[in-house]
Amino acid sequence: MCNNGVVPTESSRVRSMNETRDRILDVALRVLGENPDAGMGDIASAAGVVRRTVYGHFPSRLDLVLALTERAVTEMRAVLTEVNASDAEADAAWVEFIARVWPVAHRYRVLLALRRGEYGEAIHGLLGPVDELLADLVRRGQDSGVFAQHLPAGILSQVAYGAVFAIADSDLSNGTLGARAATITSLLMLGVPETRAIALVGDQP
Amino acid sequence: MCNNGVVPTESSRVRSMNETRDRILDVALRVLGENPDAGMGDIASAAGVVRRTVYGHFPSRLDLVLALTERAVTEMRAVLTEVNASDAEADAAWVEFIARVWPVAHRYRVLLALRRGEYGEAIHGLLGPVDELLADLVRRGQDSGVFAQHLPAGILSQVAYGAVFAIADSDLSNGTLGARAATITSLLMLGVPETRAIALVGDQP
DNA sequence: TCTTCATTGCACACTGGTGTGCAGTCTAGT
DNA sequence: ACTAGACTGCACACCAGTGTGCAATGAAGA
Repeated sequence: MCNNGVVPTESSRVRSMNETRDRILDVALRVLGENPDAGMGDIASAAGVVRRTVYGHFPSRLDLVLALTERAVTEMRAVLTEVNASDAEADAAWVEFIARVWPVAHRYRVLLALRRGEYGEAIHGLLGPVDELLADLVRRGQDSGVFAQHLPAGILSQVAYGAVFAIADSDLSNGTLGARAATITSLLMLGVPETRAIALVGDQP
Repeated sequence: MCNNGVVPTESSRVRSMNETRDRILDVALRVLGENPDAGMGDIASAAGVVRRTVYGHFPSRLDLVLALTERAVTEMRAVLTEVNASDAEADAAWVEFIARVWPVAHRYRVLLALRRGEYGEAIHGLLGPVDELLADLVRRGQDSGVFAQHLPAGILSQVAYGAVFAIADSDLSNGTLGARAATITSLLMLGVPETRAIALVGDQP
Protein backbone atom coordinates (compact mmCIF):
# COMPACT_ATOMS: atom_id res chain seq x y z
CA MET A 1 0.00 0.00 0.00
CA CYS A 2 0.88 3.64 -0.05
CA ASN A 3 3.35 5.28 -2.43
CA ASN A 4 4.52 3.41 -5.47
CA GLY A 5 6.23 6.52 -6.80
CA VAL A 6 9.93 7.31 -6.87
CA VAL A 7 9.81 9.70 -3.93
CA PRO A 8 8.14 7.67 -1.22
CA THR A 9 8.17 10.54 1.26
CA GLU A 10 8.92 7.84 3.83
CA SER A 11 7.33 10.49 5.96
CA SER A 12 8.52 11.84 9.23
CA ARG A 13 11.51 9.54 9.65
CA VAL A 14 13.73 10.69 6.83
CA ARG A 15 12.30 14.18 6.92
CA SER A 16 13.40 14.80 10.47
CA MET A 17 16.73 13.31 9.54
CA ASN A 18 17.08 15.74 6.67
CA GLU A 19 16.08 18.53 8.99
CA THR A 20 18.94 17.87 11.37
CA ARG A 21 21.29 17.46 8.44
CA ASP A 22 20.25 20.81 7.04
CA ARG A 23 20.37 22.40 10.46
CA ILE A 24 23.92 21.17 10.91
CA LEU A 25 24.86 22.67 7.57
CA ASP A 26 23.19 25.99 8.37
CA VAL A 27 24.84 26.20 11.77
CA ALA A 28 28.20 25.10 10.37
CA LEU A 29 28.02 27.97 7.90
CA ARG A 30 27.43 30.46 10.69
CA VAL A 31 29.98 29.03 13.11
CA LEU A 32 32.68 28.65 10.50
CA GLY A 33 31.89 32.18 9.33
CA GLU A 34 32.72 33.45 12.79
CA ASN A 35 35.76 31.22 13.17
CA PRO A 36 37.00 29.22 10.18
CA ASP A 37 39.07 27.07 12.56
CA ALA A 38 36.06 25.92 14.57
CA GLY A 39 36.01 22.19 15.22
CA MET A 40 33.34 19.57 14.78
CA GLY A 41 32.58 19.88 18.47
CA ASP A 42 31.80 23.58 18.21
CA ILE A 43 29.54 23.01 15.24
CA ALA A 44 27.76 20.13 16.93
CA SER A 45 27.00 21.93 20.16
CA ALA A 46 25.95 25.06 18.26
CA ALA A 47 23.50 22.86 16.34
CA GLY A 48 22.16 21.46 19.60
CA VAL A 49 23.47 18.04 18.80
CA VAL A 50 26.25 15.74 19.93
CA ARG A 51 29.54 15.55 18.08
CA ARG A 52 28.95 11.91 17.28
CA THR A 53 25.77 12.79 15.43
CA VAL A 54 27.58 15.16 13.10
CA TYR A 55 29.89 12.33 12.15
CA GLY A 56 26.79 10.29 11.47
CA HIS A 57 25.81 12.70 8.69
CA PHE A 58 29.27 13.71 7.51
CA PRO A 59 31.98 11.05 7.79
CA SER A 60 34.70 13.67 8.03
CA ARG A 61 35.16 17.38 8.41
CA LEU A 62 36.08 17.61 4.77
CA ASP A 63 32.78 16.05 3.75
CA LEU A 64 30.93 18.70 5.72
CA VAL A 65 32.84 21.55 4.14
CA LEU A 66 32.39 20.02 0.72
CA ALA A 67 28.66 19.68 1.22
CA LEU A 68 28.62 23.35 2.14
CA THR A 69 30.59 24.21 -0.96
CA GLU A 70 28.32 22.23 -3.26
CA ARG A 71 25.36 24.09 -1.85
CA ALA A 72 27.06 27.41 -2.55
CA VAL A 73 28.10 26.42 -6.05
CA THR A 74 24.57 25.36 -6.94
CA GLU A 75 23.01 28.60 -5.77
CA MET A 76 25.61 30.93 -7.20
CA ARG A 77 25.80 29.18 -10.54
CA ALA A 78 22.07 29.59 -10.98
CA VAL A 79 22.23 33.35 -10.51
CA LEU A 80 25.38 33.74 -12.52
CA THR A 81 24.25 31.86 -15.61
CA GLU A 82 21.00 33.76 -15.63
CA VAL A 83 22.71 37.15 -15.40
CA ASN A 84 25.26 36.05 -17.95
CA ALA A 85 22.56 35.12 -20.43
CA SER A 86 21.08 38.60 -20.29
CA ASP A 87 21.69 40.85 -23.28
CA ALA A 88 22.38 43.89 -21.12
CA GLU A 89 25.70 45.68 -21.24
CA ALA A 90 28.35 43.99 -19.10
CA ASP A 91 28.58 46.76 -16.52
CA ALA A 92 24.84 46.71 -15.95
CA ALA A 93 24.98 42.93 -15.76
CA TRP A 94 27.71 43.21 -13.15
CA VAL A 95 25.56 45.46 -11.00
CA GLU A 96 22.70 43.04 -11.34
CA PHE A 97 25.00 40.18 -10.49
CA ILE A 98 26.29 41.78 -7.32
CA ALA A 99 22.79 42.73 -6.23
CA ARG A 100 21.37 39.26 -6.75
CA VAL A 101 24.33 37.21 -5.64
CA TRP A 102 24.95 39.38 -2.61
CA PRO A 103 22.78 37.51 -0.11
CA VAL A 104 23.90 34.03 -1.07
CA ALA A 105 27.57 34.88 -1.54
CA HIS A 106 27.60 36.79 1.71
CA ARG A 107 26.25 33.74 3.47
CA TYR A 108 28.96 31.57 2.00
CA ARG A 109 31.76 34.10 2.25
CA VAL A 110 33.60 31.85 4.68
CA LEU A 111 34.47 29.65 1.71
CA LEU A 112 36.75 32.42 0.50
CA ALA A 113 38.69 32.09 3.74
CA LEU A 114 38.56 28.29 3.74
CA ARG A 115 39.94 28.37 0.23
CA ARG A 116 43.44 28.82 1.59
CA GLY A 117 44.84 26.10 3.74
CA GLU A 118 43.88 22.50 4.35
CA TYR A 119 40.83 21.99 2.13
CA GLY A 120 41.82 24.75 -0.29
CA GLU A 121 42.46 22.31 -3.09
CA ALA A 122 39.06 20.62 -2.94
CA ILE A 123 37.08 23.81 -2.47
CA HIS A 124 38.97 25.52 -5.24
CA GLY A 125 38.08 22.65 -7.53
CA LEU A 126 34.37 22.93 -6.84
CA LEU A 127 34.37 26.71 -7.06
CA GLY A 128 36.23 26.63 -10.36
CA PRO A 129 33.16 26.65 -12.62
CA VAL A 130 31.77 29.67 -10.78
CA ASP A 131 35.03 31.51 -11.32
CA GLU A 132 34.75 30.68 -15.01
CA LEU A 133 31.31 32.20 -15.29
CA LEU A 134 32.51 35.31 -13.51
CA ALA A 135 35.52 35.67 -15.76
CA ASP A 136 33.27 35.27 -18.80
CA LEU A 137 31.20 38.23 -17.72
CA VAL A 138 34.25 40.41 -17.21
CA ARG A 139 35.75 39.30 -20.50
CA ARG A 140 32.55 40.23 -22.26
CA GLY A 141 32.81 43.69 -20.72
CA GLN A 142 36.40 44.04 -21.81
CA ASP A 143 35.59 42.97 -25.36
CA SER A 144 32.79 45.48 -25.66
CA GLY A 145 34.99 48.21 -24.19
CA VAL A 146 33.08 49.01 -21.01
CA PHE A 147 35.69 47.40 -18.75
CA ALA A 148 39.38 48.28 -18.62
CA GLN A 149 42.00 45.82 -19.79
CA HIS A 150 44.87 46.52 -17.43
CA LEU A 151 44.44 43.00 -16.06
CA PRO A 152 43.39 39.69 -17.62
CA ALA A 153 39.73 38.89 -17.08
CA GLY A 154 40.45 35.94 -14.80
CA ILE A 155 42.42 37.97 -12.28
CA LEU A 156 40.36 41.13 -12.58
CA SER A 157 37.13 39.30 -11.86
CA GLN A 158 38.60 37.60 -8.80
CA VAL A 159 40.04 40.80 -7.38
CA ALA A 160 36.88 42.80 -7.96
CA TYR A 161 34.80 40.03 -6.45
CA GLY A 162 37.16 39.79 -3.50
CA ALA A 163 37.03 43.53 -2.90
CA VAL A 164 33.25 43.41 -2.69
CA PHE A 165 33.40 40.98 0.21
CA ALA A 166 36.35 42.64 1.84
CA ILE A 167 34.13 45.70 2.11
CA ALA A 168 31.21 43.61 3.31
CA ASP A 169 33.34 42.20 6.11
CA SER A 170 34.87 45.46 7.25
CA ASP A 171 31.61 47.31 6.98
CA LEU A 172 29.53 48.32 9.95
CA SER A 173 26.76 45.88 9.16
CA ASN A 174 24.42 48.39 7.46
CA GLY A 175 23.97 45.95 4.62
CA THR A 176 22.33 48.11 2.00
CA LEU A 177 24.79 50.95 2.29
CA GLY A 178 27.69 48.52 2.30
CA ALA A 179 26.39 46.72 -0.76
CA ARG A 180 26.00 50.02 -2.61
CA ALA A 181 29.51 51.19 -1.79
CA ALA A 182 30.94 47.78 -2.56
CA THR A 183 29.28 47.72 -5.97
CA ILE A 184 30.56 51.18 -6.83
CA THR A 185 34.07 50.24 -5.77
CA SER A 186 34.07 47.07 -7.83
CA LEU A 187 32.81 49.00 -10.86
CA LEU A 188 35.57 51.55 -10.42
CA MET A 189 38.28 48.91 -10.39
CA LEU A 190 36.72 47.31 -13.43
CA GLY A 191 37.44 50.57 -15.19
CA VAL A 192 33.95 52.04 -15.25
CA PRO A 193 34.03 55.86 -14.88
CA GLU A 194 32.74 57.18 -11.59
CA THR A 195 29.77 59.03 -13.06
CA ARG A 196 28.64 55.98 -14.98
CA ALA A 197 29.13 53.77 -11.92
CA ILE A 198 26.98 55.98 -9.74
CA ALA A 199 24.33 56.17 -12.41
CA LEU A 200 24.26 52.40 -12.70
CA VAL A 201 23.79 51.69 -9.02
CA GLY A 202 21.41 54.59 -8.79
CA ASP A 203 19.01 52.65 -10.95
CA GLN A 204 18.98 49.82 -8.44
CA PRO A 205 16.71 50.44 -5.48
CA MET B 1 90.50 45.53 29.75
CA CYS B 2 88.64 45.62 26.52
CA ASN B 3 85.45 47.56 25.86
CA ASN B 4 84.08 49.85 28.50
CA GLY B 5 81.43 51.21 26.08
CA VAL B 6 77.78 50.30 26.02
CA VAL B 7 78.07 48.13 22.93
CA PRO B 8 80.90 45.79 23.79
CA THR B 9 80.73 43.97 20.44
CA GLU B 10 81.47 40.86 22.53
CA SER B 11 82.64 39.82 19.13
CA SER B 12 82.02 36.57 17.39
CA ARG B 13 79.92 35.00 20.12
CA VAL B 14 76.87 37.22 20.11
CA ARG B 15 77.30 38.03 16.45
CA SER B 16 76.91 34.45 15.34
CA MET B 17 73.99 34.17 17.72
CA ASN B 18 72.33 37.17 16.12
CA GLU B 19 73.03 35.67 12.74
CA THR B 20 71.11 32.52 13.49
CA ARG B 21 68.36 34.57 15.05
CA ASP B 22 68.05 36.70 11.93
CA ARG B 23 68.29 33.66 9.72
CA ILE B 24 65.43 32.06 11.60
CA LEU B 25 63.35 35.19 11.12
CA ASP B 26 64.15 35.38 7.41
CA VAL B 27 63.36 31.73 6.86
CA ALA B 28 60.22 31.93 8.98
CA LEU B 29 58.98 34.74 6.75
CA ARG B 30 59.49 32.62 3.66
CA VAL B 31 58.09 29.40 5.08
CA LEU B 32 55.06 31.04 6.63
CA GLY B 33 54.53 32.87 3.37
CA GLU B 34 54.23 29.53 1.59
CA ASN B 35 52.11 28.01 4.34
CA PRO B 36 50.81 30.18 7.18
CA ASP B 37 50.07 27.02 9.20
CA ALA B 38 53.67 25.83 9.14
CA GLY B 39 54.91 24.69 12.53
CA MET B 40 58.03 25.48 14.48
CA GLY B 41 59.54 22.25 13.23
CA ASP B 42 59.14 23.25 9.58
CA ILE B 43 60.69 26.63 10.24
CA ALA B 44 63.56 25.13 12.20
CA SER B 45 64.55 22.55 9.62
CA ALA B 46 64.17 25.10 6.82
CA ALA B 47 66.61 27.30 8.73
CA GLY B 48 69.05 24.40 9.05
CA VAL B 49 68.61 24.28 12.79
CA VAL B 50 66.94 22.09 15.36
CA ARG B 51 63.51 22.88 16.69
CA ARG B 52 64.89 23.25 20.20
CA THR B 53 67.16 26.05 19.02
CA VAL B 54 64.26 28.08 17.70
CA TYR B 55 62.67 27.93 21.13
CA GLY B 56 65.98 29.15 22.49
CA HIS B 57 65.54 32.40 20.58
CA PHE B 58 61.76 32.69 20.67
CA PRO B 59 60.07 31.28 23.76
CA SER B 60 56.85 30.66 21.86
CA ARG B 61 55.47 30.72 18.38
CA LEU B 62 53.69 33.94 19.14
CA ASP B 63 56.98 35.60 20.06
CA LEU B 64 58.39 34.65 16.69
CA VAL B 65 55.43 36.03 14.78
CA LEU B 66 55.49 39.16 16.86
CA ALA B 67 59.17 39.71 16.18
CA LEU B 68 58.37 39.38 12.50
CA THR B 69 55.57 41.87 12.82
CA GLU B 70 57.70 44.42 14.64
CA ARG B 71 60.24 44.19 11.87
CA ALA B 72 57.54 44.82 9.26
CA VAL B 73 56.05 47.73 11.17
CA THR B 74 59.42 49.43 11.52
CA GLU B 75 60.24 49.20 7.84
CA MET B 76 56.82 50.14 6.55
CA ARG B 77 56.34 53.01 8.92
CA ALA B 78 59.59 54.54 7.74
CA VAL B 79 58.49 54.53 4.11
CA LEU B 80 54.97 55.62 4.89
CA THR B 81 55.82 58.62 7.03
CA GLU B 82 58.32 59.81 4.46
CA VAL B 83 55.82 59.56 1.61
CA ASN B 84 53.15 61.12 3.77
CA ALA B 85 55.32 64.12 4.52
CA SER B 86 55.76 64.87 0.83
CA ASP B 87 53.86 67.84 -0.56
CA ALA B 88 52.88 66.00 -3.74
CA GLU B 89 49.25 65.42 -4.61
CA ALA B 90 47.77 62.42 -2.83
CA ASP B 91 47.37 60.28 -5.94
CA ALA B 92 51.01 60.79 -6.89
CA ALA B 93 51.98 60.05 -3.30
CA TRP B 94 49.98 56.84 -3.45
CA VAL B 95 51.86 55.72 -6.53
CA GLU B 96 55.13 56.52 -4.84
CA PHE B 97 53.99 54.69 -1.75
CA ILE B 98 53.10 51.51 -3.62
CA ALA B 99 56.35 51.60 -5.55
CA ARG B 100 58.51 52.01 -2.48
CA VAL B 101 56.59 49.86 -0.06
CA TRP B 102 56.13 47.12 -2.60
CA PRO B 103 59.26 45.09 -1.86
CA VAL B 104 58.96 45.23 1.90
CA ALA B 105 55.20 44.75 2.06
CA HIS B 106 55.41 41.93 -0.40
CA ARG B 107 57.94 40.21 1.80
CA TYR B 108 55.70 40.55 4.81
CA ARG B 109 52.44 39.89 3.00
CA VAL B 110 51.93 36.75 5.05
CA LEU B 111 51.04 39.00 7.97
CA LEU B 112 47.85 39.90 6.14
CA ALA B 113 46.90 36.21 6.23
CA LEU B 114 48.10 35.75 9.82
CA ARG B 115 45.98 38.70 10.79
CA ARG B 116 42.90 36.50 10.91
CA GLY B 117 42.85 33.68 13.37
CA GLU B 118 44.94 32.85 16.40
CA TYR B 119 47.41 35.74 16.63
CA GLY B 120 45.13 38.15 14.78
CA GLU B 121 44.59 40.29 17.84
CA ALA B 122 48.26 40.87 18.62
CA ILE B 123 49.30 41.42 15.01
CA HIS B 124 46.40 43.77 14.44
CA GLY B 125 47.50 45.82 17.41
CA LEU B 126 51.04 46.23 16.14
CA LEU B 127 49.90 46.96 12.59
CA GLY B 128 47.41 49.55 13.76
CA PRO B 129 49.72 52.58 13.48
CA VAL B 130 50.59 51.62 9.91
CA ASP B 131 46.92 51.48 9.03
CA GLU B 132 46.53 54.93 10.50
CA LEU B 133 49.23 56.39 8.30
CA LEU B 134 47.67 54.78 5.26
CA ALA B 135 44.23 56.11 6.09
CA ASP B 136 45.73 59.59 6.56
CA LEU B 137 47.07 59.54 3.04
CA VAL B 138 43.73 58.48 1.57
CA ARG B 139 41.87 61.04 3.65
CA ARG B 140 44.17 63.74 2.36
CA GLY B 141 43.33 62.67 -1.18
CA GLN B 142 39.63 62.74 -0.44
CA ASP B 143 39.85 66.20 1.10
CA SER B 144 41.68 67.61 -1.90
CA GLY B 145 39.21 65.96 -4.25
CA VAL B 146 41.50 63.57 -6.12
CA PHE B 147 40.06 60.47 -4.42
CA ALA B 148 36.41 59.44 -4.43
CA GLN B 149 34.38 59.50 -1.23
CA HIS B 150 32.09 56.53 -1.71
CA LEU B 151 33.79 54.89 1.26
CA PRO B 152 35.33 56.22 4.48
CA ALA B 153 39.10 56.62 4.28
CA GLY B 154 39.79 53.87 6.79
CA ILE B 155 37.98 51.18 4.81
CA LEU B 156 38.94 52.47 1.39
CA SER B 157 42.64 52.45 2.22
CA GLN B 158 42.48 48.90 3.55
CA VAL B 159 40.55 47.57 0.58
CA ALA B 160 42.80 49.29 -1.96
CA TYR B 161 45.86 48.06 -0.13
CA GLY B 162 44.43 44.56 0.05
CA ALA B 163 43.64 44.53 -3.65
CA VAL B 164 47.23 45.37 -4.45
CA PHE B 165 48.48 42.27 -2.71
CA ALA B 166 45.64 40.09 -3.92
CA ILE B 167 46.91 40.86 -7.40
CA ALA B 168 50.48 40.26 -6.34
CA ASP B 169 49.56 36.82 -5.04
CA SER B 170 47.49 35.75 -8.02
CA ASP B 171 49.98 37.13 -10.46
CA LEU B 172 52.35 34.99 -12.44
CA SER B 173 55.45 36.24 -10.68
CA ASN B 174 56.42 38.85 -13.30
CA GLY B 175 56.91 41.37 -10.53
CA THR B 176 57.21 44.59 -12.44
CA LEU B 177 54.19 44.03 -14.62
CA GLY B 178 52.17 42.86 -11.64
CA ALA B 179 53.15 45.91 -9.60
CA ARG B 180 52.13 48.22 -12.46
CA ALA B 181 48.76 46.60 -12.94
CA ALA B 182 48.19 46.48 -9.19
CA THR B 183 48.96 50.18 -8.83
CA ILE B 184 46.59 51.10 -11.65
CA THR B 185 43.84 48.98 -10.16
CA SER B 186 44.25 50.51 -6.73
CA LEU B 187 44.15 54.01 -8.23
CA LEU B 188 40.96 53.16 -10.10
CA MET B 189 39.20 52.02 -6.97
CA LEU B 190 40.39 55.13 -5.18
CA GLY B 191 38.38 57.02 -7.75
CA VAL B 192 41.21 58.26 -9.96
CA PRO B 193 40.15 58.40 -13.65
CA GLU B 194 41.76 55.79 -15.88
CA THR B 195 43.66 58.28 -18.05
CA ARG B 196 45.11 60.01 -15.01
CA ALA B 197 46.00 56.67 -13.42
CA ILE B 198 47.88 55.50 -16.48
CA ALA B 199 49.67 58.82 -16.74
CA LEU B 200 50.73 58.59 -13.09
CA VAL B 201 52.23 55.13 -13.28
CA GLY B 202 53.70 55.99 -16.65
CA ASP B 203 56.00 58.43 -14.88
CA GLN B 204 57.37 55.64 -12.74
CA PRO B 205 60.00 53.53 -14.45
C1' DT C 1 94.16 24.77 29.44
C1' DC C 2 89.83 25.75 31.36
C1' DT C 3 85.40 27.99 31.06
C1' DT C 4 81.40 29.54 28.96
C1' DC C 5 77.63 29.02 26.23
C1' DA C 6 75.07 28.30 21.75
C1' DT C 7 73.63 24.42 19.78
C1' DT C 8 72.20 19.68 19.56
C1' DG C 9 69.51 15.37 20.23
C1' DC C 10 66.77 13.16 22.74
C1' DA C 11 63.12 12.62 26.22
C1' DC C 12 58.82 13.93 28.06
C1' DA C 13 54.07 15.99 29.26
C1' DC C 14 50.29 18.48 27.61
C1' DT C 15 46.79 20.12 24.55
C1' DG C 16 43.24 19.94 21.19
C1' DG C 17 41.30 18.12 17.45
C1' DT C 18 39.77 13.92 14.58
C1' DG C 19 37.52 9.73 13.75
C1' DT C 20 35.62 5.11 15.55
C1' DG C 21 33.14 1.64 18.47
C1' DC C 22 29.39 0.33 21.10
C1' DA C 23 25.83 -0.08 24.27
C1' DG C 24 21.85 2.54 25.58
C1' DT C 25 17.39 5.46 24.82
C1' DC C 26 13.51 7.18 22.76
C1' DT C 27 10.43 7.73 18.92
C1' DA C 28 7.88 6.76 14.71
C1' DG C 29 6.39 3.38 11.61
C1' DT C 30 4.44 -1.64 11.34
C1' DA D 1 3.58 -4.79 21.20
C1' DC D 2 7.41 -4.89 18.17
C1' DT D 3 11.09 -3.17 15.49
C1' DA D 4 14.14 -0.08 12.92
C1' DG D 5 17.01 3.46 13.37
C1' DA D 6 18.30 8.39 14.66
C1' DC D 7 20.32 10.19 18.32
C1' DT D 8 23.06 10.03 22.66
C1' DG D 9 26.98 9.42 25.88
C1' DC D 10 30.97 7.66 26.78
C1' DA D 11 34.87 5.09 25.65
C1' DC D 12 38.77 4.76 23.06
C1' DA D 13 43.10 5.31 19.73
C1' DC D 14 45.56 8.45 17.04
C1' DC D 15 47.87 12.34 15.49
C1' DA D 16 50.27 16.76 15.16
C1' DG D 17 51.87 20.56 17.27
C1' DT D 18 53.66 23.04 21.40
C1' DG D 19 56.69 23.87 25.01
C1' DT D 20 60.16 22.02 28.58
C1' DG D 21 64.17 19.45 30.70
C1' DC D 22 68.66 17.83 30.49
C1' DA D 23 72.94 15.74 29.33
C1' DA D 24 76.34 15.89 25.61
C1' DT D 25 79.10 18.36 22.07
C1' DG D 26 82.06 21.63 20.24
C1' DA D 27 83.94 26.00 19.36
C1' DA D 28 85.14 30.69 20.81
C1' DG D 29 87.13 33.39 24.61
C1' DA D 30 89.78 33.86 29.30
